[in-house]
Amino acid sequence: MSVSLADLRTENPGIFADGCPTRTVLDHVMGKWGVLVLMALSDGTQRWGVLRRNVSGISEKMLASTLKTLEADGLVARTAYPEVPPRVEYSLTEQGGDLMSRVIPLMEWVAANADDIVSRRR
Amino acid sequence: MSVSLADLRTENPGIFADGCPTRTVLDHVMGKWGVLVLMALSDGTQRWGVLRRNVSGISEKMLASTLKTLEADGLVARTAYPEVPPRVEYSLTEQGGDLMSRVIPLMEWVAANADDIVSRRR
DNA sequence: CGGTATCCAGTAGGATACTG
DNA sequence: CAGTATCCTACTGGATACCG
Repeated sequence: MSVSLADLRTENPGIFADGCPTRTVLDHVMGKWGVLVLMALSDGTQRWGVLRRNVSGISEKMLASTLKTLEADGLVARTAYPEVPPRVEYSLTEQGGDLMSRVIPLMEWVAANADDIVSRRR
Repeated sequence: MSVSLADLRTENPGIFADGCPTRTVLDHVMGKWGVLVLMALSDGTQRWGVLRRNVSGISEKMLASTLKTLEADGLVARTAYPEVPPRVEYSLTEQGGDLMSRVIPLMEWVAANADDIVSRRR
């Protein structure tokens, strides 16, 4: 059986509190670029250059730092092949994939409702 | 049957592209404070002061601007009672609740995995 | 109580150039 | 190709004070 969020918070008031680990993870995953990079990778393993094109609008700097953060979090795996020219591939780890299985329904909702929401704003 | 994200993106390549409505909504909802305010409200209708305490760490300025954004998005409803002293209550709209039904499973995952992720980082 | 207004600091993040 | 390095700006967001 699944535990509701209200239950979670009641049982553990420290959760989502200022400075707690959940905030850190939230900042990484929900930041401007985190989700977008993870989403791109949920389409499958990709090389740096492809990833950069798929996450439209991201700068090299932000792609690099986002990937480093997500890799340190254990959500993304980096594989470098000792070739010339260099080839580096990024993919979701098992944990990253697990996370994305929760993120994707949310993204589908956003995709379905975004036009409505944005057009209502004035 | 539900449509996969990959299908969504294949059928509509403009989705999640730079500057498109999905990005706007994502920025509002996934921003540093957006989710946290929505989460607090998913515990039920709350007055400004209570909300401020529940979203620990938020400043008055950010609470005000976050609530305005979410209200303009139609995700949060504001009700002011003509009393002295003033009383204002915030709650999720139907659409906001719908959104949160997708966000909550994600938050449960984050709550369950945050310690693991953060402790692995070094 | 429920906000605004103002000021200010830190940093997220963009542009460009360069390298192994 | 896959990044670093450097510089610089803009906005996020905090602190404080004040108002209806």
